[in-house]
Amino acid sequence: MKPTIYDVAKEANVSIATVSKVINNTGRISEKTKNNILEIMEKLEYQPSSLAVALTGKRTFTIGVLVPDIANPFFAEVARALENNARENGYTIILCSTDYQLEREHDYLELLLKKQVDGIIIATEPKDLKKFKNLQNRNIPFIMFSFDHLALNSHVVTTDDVRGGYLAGCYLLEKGHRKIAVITETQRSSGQLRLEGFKQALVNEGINFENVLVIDSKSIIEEAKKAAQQILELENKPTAVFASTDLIAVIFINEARKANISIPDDISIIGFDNTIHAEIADPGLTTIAQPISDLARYAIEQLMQSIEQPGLSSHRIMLAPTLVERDSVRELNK
Amino acid sequence: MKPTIYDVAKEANVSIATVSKVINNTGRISEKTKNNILEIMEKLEYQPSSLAVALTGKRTFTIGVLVPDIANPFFAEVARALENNARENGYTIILCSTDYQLEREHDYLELLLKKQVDGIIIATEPKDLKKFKNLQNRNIPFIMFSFDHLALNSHVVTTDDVRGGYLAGCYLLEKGHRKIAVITETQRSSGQLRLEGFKQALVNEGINFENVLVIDSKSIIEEAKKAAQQILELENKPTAVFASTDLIAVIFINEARKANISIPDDISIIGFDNTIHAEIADPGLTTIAQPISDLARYAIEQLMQSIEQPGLSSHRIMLAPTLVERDSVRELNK
DNA sequence: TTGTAAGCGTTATCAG
DNA sequence: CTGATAACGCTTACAA
Repeated sequence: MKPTIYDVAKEANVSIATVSKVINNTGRISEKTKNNILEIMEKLEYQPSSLAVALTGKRTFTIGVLVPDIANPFFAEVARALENNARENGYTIILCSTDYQLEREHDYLELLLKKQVDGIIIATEPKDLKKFKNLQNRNIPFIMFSFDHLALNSHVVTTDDVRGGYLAGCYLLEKGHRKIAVITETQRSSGQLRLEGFKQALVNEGINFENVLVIDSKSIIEEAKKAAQQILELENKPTAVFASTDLIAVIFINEARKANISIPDDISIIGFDNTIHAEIADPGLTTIAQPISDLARYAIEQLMQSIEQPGLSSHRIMLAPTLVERDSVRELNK
Repeated sequence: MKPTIYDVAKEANVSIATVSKVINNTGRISEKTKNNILEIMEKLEYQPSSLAVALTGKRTFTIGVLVPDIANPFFAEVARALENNARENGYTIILCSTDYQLEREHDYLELLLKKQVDGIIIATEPKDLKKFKNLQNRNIPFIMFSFDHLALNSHVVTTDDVRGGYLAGCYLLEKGHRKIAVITETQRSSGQLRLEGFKQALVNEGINFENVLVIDSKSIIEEAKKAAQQILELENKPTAVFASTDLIAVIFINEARKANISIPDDISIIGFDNTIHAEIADPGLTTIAQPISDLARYAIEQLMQSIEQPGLSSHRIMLAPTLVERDSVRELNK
């Protein structure tokens, strides 16, 4: 069986209290007994049980991470970044993929409470606010990651989606594009915000947004294909397309190629997220990069802080996305 | 504060023993008190602390999952599948990305022991066998996932990589290809095994494998590019290429396009893994599909079994991969 | 400097 | 059918 603190104590001919003290470096113990105990712990391969430790009122050093789908490259990278930062703080991550199902999200939240995680990172779209109120009541720290919600005054770390859309818009304008179409996830607030920012860029430039074709599509292969085809079949095609995710953009590129429409010569496209898809795409996809590792760093930092000092005032941190220029947008001016 | 079993007991005017019994449905309690207690638990939003439960010798209902990199689509899908199956069994997953570093793997393993996980799924290349011996001694169940190692007589659930390579080889032969090149990760055993199977297919057909160009490349963008270029610059190009991962294959497709070499008209290519890359690629990538969800199901099944009956004899389960035909291989015969 | 003992939230054994 | 109580492995006053 796994050795316990008693085994160590017995072997060292001291009380468990003494052992505990050397483990935690609390109280004063003579060098001699200390070294002896250390040795014996080594020999026995003793490791304190986190369970028991946690039960005495300390932390579990575990946090929950809620994502919609870990197989989505964006969330995979988010998870990796979060895990990295958590690890550096001695924390471990429980992965919870909700598969976009509210019920599963609910179940996981319950589970995490039962397991007494020290905090939760929520990277799913906030739908059912009750649950979050619940967390607040329970006094368990949580951070909304990459999704914001006005009704929530909790800690939020998010990309400035509006700004990202705006960036995309400005870039296309700068390259001389005026006839533009958009494919976006209107169901998701990020999709809406990105569209919003994009719109502002165009409107600022005096473009009548009424005439801009906006197509709704989820960020899944099937829907994105249809959306792309819809645009590609237009007799009067736009010169550029803004896609609210890289996946949508990449699918568009492929569909265009099938239709013998060259990117960026015939149509330009710009994406959003800067996932591996953008890098692999051919031509390389110009896109708006989410600052994932910064987001993750801030999120964990914030979480650690509110674990240590509960009831701290809540911040909203909004990080600016950046434009990553590759080869999918054509310069129209010359 | 979170209500405890004492709060419930007090409110219901019974002892904690009674409450415990209704929680676990053990022993006999009158319908009346039972319902009463149930109601009160509801009202108080009481939830037993998994920590305390675990401390009394039961399970933690947590398993550790070790992967090299969750941002790699293959492992992301593995993680999702594992998580799904675990969830169905009431288990929760601690995600551990080792980033291909042995040290991190080691640290995580220690951590998992401290946290008293009920079992571990190891989806990293087994390098340092000592650690696994350690797990065996500690008597903590673990499953090797998708990687095998002769020195280990532990539970193993893996894709039959040799067979996968063989399938790929047969397919290319069947399509009439004789002049073939391979790009594979020779560092990793899966890469070697896939190559091995592929080789056998060709050798069976009387092809002299000495003449087959085998290029080593990790499954990362930079290296894959170089490997692709190496082949594309040949004056005497092969008619088909076998890439040991989809990522390598997709990069090859892109490089070929840049070099104005048409796929599959000029060169055919077949991949391995059937990740999202294969689906998105243009042309769609014909590839060998790993049966990820079956692997995950078996792995969790096996793990659950050895959690319940420790010391069970160890199985090796090897699942056959299948060929997924898309459009990247040309029929040469007609 | 070291030890005793209470307490953390459960389960389980054994009486009543 | 219900209730005391020890036990799980550890931390932490408080004593010695």
